[in-house]
Amino acid sequence: MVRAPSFDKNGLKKGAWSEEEDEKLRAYIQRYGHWNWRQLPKFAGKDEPLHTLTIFHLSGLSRCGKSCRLRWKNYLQPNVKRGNYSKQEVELILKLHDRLGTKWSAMAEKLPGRTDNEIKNYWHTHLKKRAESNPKMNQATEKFPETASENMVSDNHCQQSSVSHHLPAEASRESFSSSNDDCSLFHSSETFWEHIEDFWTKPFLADHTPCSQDDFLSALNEGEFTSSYYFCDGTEVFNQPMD
DNA sequence: AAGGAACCCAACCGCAAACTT
DNA sequence: CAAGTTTGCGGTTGGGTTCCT
Repeated sequence: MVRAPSFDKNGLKKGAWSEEEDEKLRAYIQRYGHWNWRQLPKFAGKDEPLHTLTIFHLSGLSRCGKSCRLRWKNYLQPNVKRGNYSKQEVELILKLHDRLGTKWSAMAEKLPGRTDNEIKNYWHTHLKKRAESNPKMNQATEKFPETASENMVSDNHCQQSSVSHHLPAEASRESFSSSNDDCSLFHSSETFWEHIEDFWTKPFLADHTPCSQDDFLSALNEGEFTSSYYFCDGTEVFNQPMD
């Protein structure tokens, strides 16, 4: 059902994800968020102390950022609903398709727990023929009260409200605001921002900290690190310039 | 039971928008 | 403001599974 694993010319893995890769990605994002999809694969799976950089390199994900993003969004993020579609969901998809066409992401916003990819697949495999063979079907769905979709939307707002209503400008990027990816990881805006503040003070992420592995390694070689660095759990990584 | 067709869905690709430098 | 980078979206594909003959 899934593509066979393979490697491209840059050594990046393609195809089906293994459980180990899923676990690395999940663990990394739940701890640090997805601050930069392109850089993330280099650090995912590198929870060991920083002085074991060789191991870091070996244990990072050999995936492109795009692939990581897709895997997280469509499969790993906690609020993804899987399995059969309810009649209500089907009716809503038909109705939204009638209104929005192939704006799958917009449709996904109205269906809590369903991803654009999943809705798109479901449309192509289950609903397309049905809709084509009966063009009036969608109109028939109009008989369903608006409350059906409104309820689903309000559910969605409920899930997101604790985060999205309190975002400062500097955190307006997708990784912390518009996406509901992280909502379920935090039970209130307070804990969310505690985590964010925590996040920005940790290795890899602070402005003065190199953001790519190459930068990081060269900075390390040049003894650029002179202050203490800690992991979220308070573990001190090192506090002396390294030789 | 075998094999071919159809189905299904995870994942890839290309492109454009958004953002950063 | 231009160029470069990153992200997100929609279309498409690969290949495993199920169904049919």
